[in-house]
Amino acid sequence: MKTITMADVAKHAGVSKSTVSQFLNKRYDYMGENTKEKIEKAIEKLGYSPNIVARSLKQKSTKTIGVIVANILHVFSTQVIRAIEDYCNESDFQIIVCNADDDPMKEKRYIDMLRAKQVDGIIAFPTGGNVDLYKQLIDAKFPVVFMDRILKDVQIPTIMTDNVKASSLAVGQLVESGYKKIGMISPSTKTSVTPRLERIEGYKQALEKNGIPFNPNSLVSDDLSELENKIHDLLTQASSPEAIVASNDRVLLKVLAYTKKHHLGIPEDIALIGIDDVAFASIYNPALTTIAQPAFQMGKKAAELLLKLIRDKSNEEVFGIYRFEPKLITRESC
Amino acid sequence: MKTITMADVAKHAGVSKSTVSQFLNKRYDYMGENTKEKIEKAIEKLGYSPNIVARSLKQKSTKTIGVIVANILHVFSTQVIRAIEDYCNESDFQIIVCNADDDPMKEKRYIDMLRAKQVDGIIAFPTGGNVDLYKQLIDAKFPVVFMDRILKDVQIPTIMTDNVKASSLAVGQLVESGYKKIGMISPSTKTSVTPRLERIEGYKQALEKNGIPFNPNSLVSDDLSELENKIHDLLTQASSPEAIVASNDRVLLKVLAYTKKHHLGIPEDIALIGIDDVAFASIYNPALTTIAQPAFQMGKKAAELLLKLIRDKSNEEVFGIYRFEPKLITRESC
DNA sequence: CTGAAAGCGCTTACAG
DNA sequence: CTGAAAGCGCTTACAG
Repeated sequence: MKTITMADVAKHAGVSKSTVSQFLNKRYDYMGENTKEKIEKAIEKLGYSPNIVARSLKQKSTKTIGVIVANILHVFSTQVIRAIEDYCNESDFQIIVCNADDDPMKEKRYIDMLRAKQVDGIIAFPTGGNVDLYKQLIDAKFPVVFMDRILKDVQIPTIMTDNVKASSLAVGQLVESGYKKIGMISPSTKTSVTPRLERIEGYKQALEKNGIPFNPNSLVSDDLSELENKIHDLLTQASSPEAIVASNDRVLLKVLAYTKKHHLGIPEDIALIGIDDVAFASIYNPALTTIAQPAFQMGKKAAELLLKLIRDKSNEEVFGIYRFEPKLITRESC
Repeated sequence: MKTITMADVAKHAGVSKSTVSQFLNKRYDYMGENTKEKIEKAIEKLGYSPNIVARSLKQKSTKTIGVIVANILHVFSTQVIRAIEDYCNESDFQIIVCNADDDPMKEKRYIDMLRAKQVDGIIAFPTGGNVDLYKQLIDAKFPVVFMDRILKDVQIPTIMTDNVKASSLAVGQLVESGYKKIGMISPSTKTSVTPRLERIEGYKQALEKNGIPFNPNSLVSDDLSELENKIHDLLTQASSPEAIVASNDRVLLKVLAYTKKHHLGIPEDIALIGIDDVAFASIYNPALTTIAQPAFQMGKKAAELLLKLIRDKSNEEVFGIYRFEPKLITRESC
């Protein structure tokens, strides 16, 4: 089972390796028709396919990028990955997928490994725990694009949903439906994941803009496992909200588990709007009004920026925060 | 921004490249303490990290595997990928993810590319359109494991849900709840995707086993886009089913869209059970009884088998079809 | 228009 | 215990 190399093709075609290489790289400028044909036939005959590892070593480009997400099981990440893969595919790039699980150690290991494997660039949902490492990457002019998390003081282009807008759309819709007592439920902000912070901030701003005073008792934010109790407290307190913004898909699930368990009618007992357009939104009873993030556009943009950086590492003007507009999808839950 | 190579480390430490290489590969057997320290310090000082591409070229192993799914957006695929990634991570392997979209051309391109990139093996949800290619891979003793699709005449280890059992659990549960007129809704079988076929087969067998004659009018199978009409026909015909088995998550969504649109009560008007334990099953109104596939175990097994094959290519006894037991999760929809 | 030669950054069998 | 040398399979500047 000897593997066929370029040398074999060259010998078979009666030319040199250089010429075969030129042929493969389509530098036909000065190549005789006759030579081309001989090489073509030899390749065909031997079933030759070039070893990209060898090429990569020489060319210092692997046509591979790393994608580090928190968890591929999150729908948003999956959509982003799919968009990245599609875009890369067109440019003959491939992606190595890594789950950092919001663990900076794991993230660091992956980054080191990806660099050792000579990937041409990385798209990451950064944990926030490796600022120094990312700074080193910048210094080394290594192409990186961030997704969904802003790291202060790190000059890396970042793709974000306009989260303030997302909350403002949600609150706006609720206000329009006549609700004044509006609560928000968010995952824990202990780890300062940007979207959570921004959505809370956007919620506060939107209340104010609508002339509703912010009531700290109407905002709950905790680990998912604590949420059931917190939701209970929220909804059974003296002046409890009539309407709720679920800050993402996972808290929406918690809220729905709660309303189901306690036989709360939506929207009669409690109106509801969720950020993230979950797959079951339109078939739920009642159908759920949601705010959709343009995950595919965002993934595509990330890939676009990264490939641009890979082609031209000194492309300074690429830096910045790219905001994408979320979209309100009105259904029946508020 | 010159990159640091082994030669730099060697010079800095005052030893030869060979010695540095030995050090990196932890072949300390005969290495002087003093030498070790010098090398360690040089690596530290220079911030050296080995180029795995170069190593791969020499060692003919990239510690990378390809994973070809139909579509990473499918929940089952995502779970399988996650399990594979976790397992690979422990062995310092990484995965390149590809979406073949059930397109044999795309699948072929990916396989060629992955091989050119010298991945050590491939886990694929095969389209079925590249039997010859897969046979070539077998001949070349290239490690491959299949997931979720059986290809006749191709001797490649294959990980499968026991789909006949899945249907039998579904039908059994329905019978136990007192239903006799049991329909099944499946995606199109035009492309002979194994699980669809097996689930239909299992449905027929289970009916028989329960003494219920199979009625061809109770089985619909078509493209998702046609399903709404087909469901309508199914449920409005003379002797329409009282209970339905949704053959996977995507048809379940179609069925729920239909019942919602037509205000059909579940289970009063129509009882329902779905294969695939969708994320919203427990919070739906009513909570949905489902059959769960052990996706994570299956992904793990696939990775396990593939790495075994990679380590020992002549490992013949690995071939076979590995069946995993689905699980009934009883809730409120039937 | 084509080929010989050097080199990408490692590993490894062998010599000493 | 350590080093010189060959080689993995390509690409590319240069010579002719």
